[in-house]
Amino acid sequence: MSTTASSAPQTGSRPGGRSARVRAAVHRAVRELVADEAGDPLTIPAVAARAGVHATTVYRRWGAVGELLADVATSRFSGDFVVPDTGSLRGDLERYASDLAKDLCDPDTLALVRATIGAGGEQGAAACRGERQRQLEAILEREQDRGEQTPSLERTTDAVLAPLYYRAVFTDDPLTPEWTRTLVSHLLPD
Amino acid sequence: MSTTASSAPQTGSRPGGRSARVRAAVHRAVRELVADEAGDPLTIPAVAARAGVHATTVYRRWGAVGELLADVATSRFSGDFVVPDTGSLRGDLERYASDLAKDLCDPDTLALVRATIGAGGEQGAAACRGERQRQLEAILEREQDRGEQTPSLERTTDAVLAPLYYRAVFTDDPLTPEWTRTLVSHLLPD
DNA sequence: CTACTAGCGCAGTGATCAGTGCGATACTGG
DNA sequence: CCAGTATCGCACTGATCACTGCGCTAGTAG
Repeated sequence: MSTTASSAPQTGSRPGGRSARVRAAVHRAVRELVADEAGDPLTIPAVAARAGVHATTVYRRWGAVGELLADVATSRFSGDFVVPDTGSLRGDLERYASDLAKDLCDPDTLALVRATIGAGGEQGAAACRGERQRQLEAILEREQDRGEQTPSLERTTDAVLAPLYYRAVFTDDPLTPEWTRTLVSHLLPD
Repeated sequence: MSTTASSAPQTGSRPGGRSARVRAAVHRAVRELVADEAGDPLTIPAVAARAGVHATTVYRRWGAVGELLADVATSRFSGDFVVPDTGSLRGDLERYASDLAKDLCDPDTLALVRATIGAGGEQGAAACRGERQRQLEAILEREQDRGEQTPSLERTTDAVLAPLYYRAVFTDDPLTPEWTRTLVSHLLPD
């Protein structure tokens, strides 16, 4: 930890290395195979073949399909999602809900969520909502730091997060922007 | 419809027959294996062996694991669930939510839901909510027939059904009776 | 530049799974 | 009681999967 890398050069996993390259290829293969929705339960050899990687590698690094899916879901739902900051709680929540809805609308993402829940069980399900819950908490806390009253995290989850996930995963109804805005309106009746 | 059987003797599937017996055994085997939560993706031979039935039979009647799970989920979420009728909408909804919460609390049922979603995709997810949506609709319609104003089905689903399913499937938080009642209270603020 | 470590590819094994004719058995109506 | 039919059990084959030593190559530190 001296010149180039800022932290954690302890292992051989540096961005750009071979390890990271394989990881990215495998992740992409999982997303593609899950999106293809053939019905078959996503086997390790299939993932390896699609990624241009030997099955041995996948077995060693991830072990089982459940952990692999949980890993993919975690990295999928962690990055590239900024906490909105519009200045008001209503604006933040509407933006947040809209972004989440747009995300869950994607059939590939939805298939990933379903597969992860099925194979990863408790751990997989947690990976799918993962960062989203903390982002919601951050929005509420920032509003509270402004000195404003906010609904509890539990109530906000029930009113916004839960309907979004439920409608996306359990039904085939579309997540329209009007409906998404309605969720926030019912939570903040002002 | 004369003495014993009431209806539908058209095919060989009569209650008590061999066909129904096999069906029940396979269904029970699926529920048990899914509940065991070993992580393995529930194969047909495993189900057949557990049910004391030959794998051929399962292959012929259901074909794939997804359809089998969907069938089990459908029959699991269809029967033995009466629409409550307490006289008031609030009472009906609280009773309905409480029953549903108690049902989703069962780890075996929860595992079945997760597995069905993972393997059955769109169809499997629909089987899991199946009858519940219609029961909710029935409650609302009855209240409307009494001449009372009710929230829309969509709004009720978002406020009651969605949080129940979301919390059960995606989190490990308990579905306590107090929290369940809170859902109805927020929908009917009166 | 050189030694070191970690990760990957290769080949192969035992086990399990999906799927298919065939005969036997249990229910059906006459 | 007797034919007819649908369903189930059995034995089997091809294919796939999970998993394991061994050698090689890419990155790392001195």
